[in-house]
Amino acid sequence: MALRFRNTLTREKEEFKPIEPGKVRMYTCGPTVYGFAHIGNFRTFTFEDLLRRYLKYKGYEVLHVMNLTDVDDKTIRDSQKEGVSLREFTTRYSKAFFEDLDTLGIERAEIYPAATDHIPEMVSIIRVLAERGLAYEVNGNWYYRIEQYPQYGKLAHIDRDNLKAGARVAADEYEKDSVSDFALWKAWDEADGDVYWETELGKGRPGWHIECSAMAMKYLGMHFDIHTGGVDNIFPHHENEIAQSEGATGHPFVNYWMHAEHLIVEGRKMAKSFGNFYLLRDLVAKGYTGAQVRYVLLATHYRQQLNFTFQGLDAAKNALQRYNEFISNLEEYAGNGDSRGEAEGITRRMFSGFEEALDDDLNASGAFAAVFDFIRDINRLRSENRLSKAERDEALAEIRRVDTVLNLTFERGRAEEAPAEVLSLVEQRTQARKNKDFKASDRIRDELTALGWVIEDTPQGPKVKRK
RNA sequence: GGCGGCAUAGCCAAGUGGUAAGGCGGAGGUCUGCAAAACCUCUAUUCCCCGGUUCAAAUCCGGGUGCCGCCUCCA
Repeated sequence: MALRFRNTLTREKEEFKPIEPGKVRMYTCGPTVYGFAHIGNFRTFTFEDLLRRYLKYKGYEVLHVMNLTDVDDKTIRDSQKEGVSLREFTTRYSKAFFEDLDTLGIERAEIYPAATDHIPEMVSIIRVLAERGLAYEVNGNWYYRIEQYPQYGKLAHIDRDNLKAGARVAADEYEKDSVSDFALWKAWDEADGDVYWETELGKGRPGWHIECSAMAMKYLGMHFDIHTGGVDNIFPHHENEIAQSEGATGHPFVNYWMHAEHLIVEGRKMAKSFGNFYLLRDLVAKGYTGAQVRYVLLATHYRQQLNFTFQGLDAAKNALQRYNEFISNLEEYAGNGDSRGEAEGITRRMFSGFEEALDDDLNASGAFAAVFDFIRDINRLRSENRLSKAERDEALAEIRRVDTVLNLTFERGRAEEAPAEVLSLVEQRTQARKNKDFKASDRIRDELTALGWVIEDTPQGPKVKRK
């Protein structure tokens, strides 16, 4: 079956056809680097990771650009509050952002351009827009003239006439010709301090929307395949990006727009005032791992609002353990069962289920169902001694292939080595069991439990794991 | 006020006309000295409520109820 994506532009699922065969160029709105990102941000970034990994799985070469917004009201305000330079401030949080990506096993995009490194590109687009009558200047501020761009609203499916209805109009916006016009360039004012650029447009700084148009087109060309972001970006940010980019080039900008739904926490909107606001770092501090959080964020279809709960996170922890245990058990499988050739069909079913689900607009929940069916069925063959060595090798290769997309095993290598004290207890317990002194062996097991280690007796001998 | 989305078991969550995936949790069993891991069986006669269309509806239509979002720089 062909790969299909639900396109926000048309509100339909459409077959994916790249502009250049075999290659995908995609752009993602990245973070504003003024603080640590929260789990809602990472819901979207995890969806984008799934997308790029699956495209690669399908054989596409992916060129993925994610911007870093390192100049805006918040970055300026907060850096001033701390009395550090904008650059120093945003560098700190960019670094934190990349650390968080690593925690979640999110693959790096090919390019992470920073807004402040692309001022000339933004300026030149604004100048082109002005030449085309789509931009105008008032008191050093430059605005986009929506009236001149009849297609405005095509992404958000908003009627321009309805924009006025509930629009909040800030007092400082009366200078615009129309309240719906948006800022391309903001003239310097005192609150900006030393943050400004002297350009042909005057002294000031870029608006938020223009940075994405400039950086996307610089690295991906004026027309590329996929643009992603959170649903809140549909309007106005992405609508404005289209207006700016297509307005400047006169060509189509993006073929497929994909937007991730937000997550809510315990059934409620995540908000500081509700006390249910979590950074990725908060969850790590509570003892959860990146892979566990990744599992939660991945397991719900990206267009479905995700209800994040701690009960769900604990469930993810157990499901993930089962997944990893499955791989470990296969790796350690020493038998050579009496195969009846069942493994092949099990594998085929898994792949068809896995790909059919992900082909259908990245239905991750469906993909997980196929994978867990596979785990159960292969485990059954193993426990019933019907799995040959060759089939074991094959199954292991298959789950690893699936894992190039799901990426749930990246913490396995970090398994803690048991300290000497623990190993010594394990040895004592083995002796006790040999002597049939089960009282002693159970006592030692309790001691290990108290130390946070779990012991399993396998045909290959005892195994200790972190609880 | 305008516009949109969602509502499926104790929890999480697929499924958009053909008779309810998967995960977690729970109960019982196999294995085990006992466990753990793994496997097996069971765990929604029913998909928020009320009406309608249809041979057939969780799926389509109408009306409620609840939650979430967008309406100018929030993933």
